[in-house]
Amino acid sequence: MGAAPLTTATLNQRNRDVLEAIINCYNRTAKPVSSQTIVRQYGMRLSPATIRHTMAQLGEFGYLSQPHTSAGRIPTELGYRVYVDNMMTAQRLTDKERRFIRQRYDSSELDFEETIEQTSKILSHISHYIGVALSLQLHQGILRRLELIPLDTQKVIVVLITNSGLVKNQVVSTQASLSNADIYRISRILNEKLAGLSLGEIQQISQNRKKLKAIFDRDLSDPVAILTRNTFSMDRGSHVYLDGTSNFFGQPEFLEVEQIEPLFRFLEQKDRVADLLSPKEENPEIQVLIGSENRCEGMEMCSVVQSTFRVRGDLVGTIGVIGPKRMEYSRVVSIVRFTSRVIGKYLRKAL
Amino acid sequence: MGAAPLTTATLNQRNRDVLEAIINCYNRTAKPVSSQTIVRQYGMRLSPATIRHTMAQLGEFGYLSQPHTSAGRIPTELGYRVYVDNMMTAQRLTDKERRFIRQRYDSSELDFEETIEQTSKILSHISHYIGVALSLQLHQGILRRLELIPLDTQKVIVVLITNSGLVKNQVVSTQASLSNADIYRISRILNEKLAGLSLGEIQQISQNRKKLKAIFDRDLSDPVAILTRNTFSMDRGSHVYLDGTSNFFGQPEFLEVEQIEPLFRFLEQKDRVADLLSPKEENPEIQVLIGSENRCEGMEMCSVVQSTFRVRGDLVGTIGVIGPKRMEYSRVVSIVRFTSRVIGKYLRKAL
DNA sequence: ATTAGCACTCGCAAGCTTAGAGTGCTAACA
DNA sequence: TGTTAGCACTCTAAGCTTGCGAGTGCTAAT
Repeated sequence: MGAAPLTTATLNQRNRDVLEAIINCYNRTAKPVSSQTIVRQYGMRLSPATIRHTMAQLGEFGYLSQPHTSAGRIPTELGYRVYVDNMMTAQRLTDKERRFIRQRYDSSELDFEETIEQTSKILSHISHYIGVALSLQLHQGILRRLELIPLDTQKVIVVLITNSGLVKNQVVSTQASLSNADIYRISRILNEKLAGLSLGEIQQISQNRKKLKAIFDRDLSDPVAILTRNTFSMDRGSHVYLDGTSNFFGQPEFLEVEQIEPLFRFLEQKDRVADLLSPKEENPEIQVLIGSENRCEGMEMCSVVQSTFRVRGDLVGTIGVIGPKRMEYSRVVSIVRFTSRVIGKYLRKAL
Repeated sequence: MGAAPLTTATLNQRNRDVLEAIINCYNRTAKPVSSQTIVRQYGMRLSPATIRHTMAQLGEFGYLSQPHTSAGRIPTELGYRVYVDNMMTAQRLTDKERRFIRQRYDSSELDFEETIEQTSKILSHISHYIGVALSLQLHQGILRRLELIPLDTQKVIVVLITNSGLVKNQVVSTQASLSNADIYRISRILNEKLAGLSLGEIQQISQNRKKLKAIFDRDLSDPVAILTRNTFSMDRGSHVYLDGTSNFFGQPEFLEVEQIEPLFRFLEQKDRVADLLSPKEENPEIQVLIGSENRCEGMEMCSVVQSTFRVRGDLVGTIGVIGPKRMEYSRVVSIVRFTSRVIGKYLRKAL
């Protein structure tokens, strides 16, 4: 036989029906599914023996596995993959759900970060899994304008405003004393020279003394260097929000501490979670990663459904849902897709 | 006998020794402590039978309990209380630990919120329990200055600077179109009238139309009303940071999901955690709450050691450590006390 | 006041048994 | 050729018994 074929072309209708039935059933019960159960629950007009035959085939393909020789079947990651890619039917959210989501955004005036945070809460509430949201590093943004507010003789507050409407402030020590006139002048020049560039580009410039001197007057290049370096050197501005982690306590496959511990250890490392959610090169708008497909220690038993979102074309973040591998993919995909559209619109309006 | 006397006056030296020994031992093993263990481990020149007698006394006082009739003893909450209040000896941090803490603050330029967040990480790392930190609501702060940055004709960024050096920005829709001159004028008047007041006071004023009209010129009172209401009405600015939650997975008393679940459910409700940490009236600088003394569902099996911290006299936050009831109180108290002093100094320097 | 001695309690792990759920295979059948 | 009844086999999970060891409380002797 050699390697089992991995396309669904080789699956006949019955194969597909049975696989789907097993996935459905396993999703609800988290227990191995027997041939009898399928016959009973899905009213197939076949005997358990026939189903067993089909199940054996699906097992050979690698779509099903058995916890032990005389047990029912559970879907493998490959099985889920096939289901998600080829068999899953999009599920429209109910009006009630749509209203719920919109209402949660409307109910209070939220700034950029708060909106992202709120999104993680919305996602966890509606999916009953873990809601995650990532606001992307400033690097990605384009500087629209920058304001300097003198705090005292040695300190300045820098307020950055990006094209997508994100506002961020930062207190910087200038080392040298600057008069208000100096600050006004610096501010004017900085805006002139830097507006329209991405924050990443600005960071590069600010670390290059030569370029700085070329762009700015001699006498200002020192304070400007300090100022920009401190403002743009940060790799901050990228935040991860999580909500609904305790939803996992109800899940039968996480009843033992040994199972839930690695997940929680992973989730506590915010930088790793950010990594997981960071948009990849291929960059499909919506992405489903199943079990070990997320190359993250602790996520082996989980799947992620994630989607990037944009404001005025700029990629500004990722939202997603983390659930057990046996999550309701079709429902969750719909939730994430819908929410990512709403948050985009909402941010555009709010900023 | 009636009600057992609750002061340590009634405890003789041996009582105290045995109680301390049991607490020490239980803290390490999380298992009921037997009379034999005490004799062996603490080299008392007494027989187990004698210790049993003492243990029975301590049991009558309510300081010890038994999981079942023929088991060793474990400390009750009351037992811990007596220990913490009267018997615990302050433990100086090692130089290495002190250096570790300072270094964590120095290693990167942190703004206000980031410093608070970093503190929760420091606390969890050094205590091996959960580190928590709360930055207090803006309400408590005194407005030093306020800047308005026009974003477009309908929107303004408000930048607040408090006496303690906290900077916060907020985008506000003004509803009416305002010229730059208008904005400049509003900004001057706002600073004149509001600087020096607490943000709480300003919030009250901004919700009272009469007061507003009395303070501001007729023609400006409308936009000012909208502006201030939107800026100060928020009960935001109060953030909770947690780190080290997965440290609890190692703890033997939390091996079962049933035990760890309520705690995690509690920790996920950030507003409740904020409540737990909010400074109380009595307001001792450092506070130890044991088990059910924190009136929080989910915290029954845990204790909190917390301390407020100040910048230039203003109360700006609380830090603390959440651990199992059998935590090393003396060590943790030292850690929290030291850290709260360091963070205060550090923030003063940094802002 | 201290302690040895002893009977008693209880938790816990090991081993055994049984019930039942589910499979794979085979032979018969449409 | 696809379907199915029948059956032997496998493995789990729950319940039961058993024995061991740890620990106590009490009593009587020191």
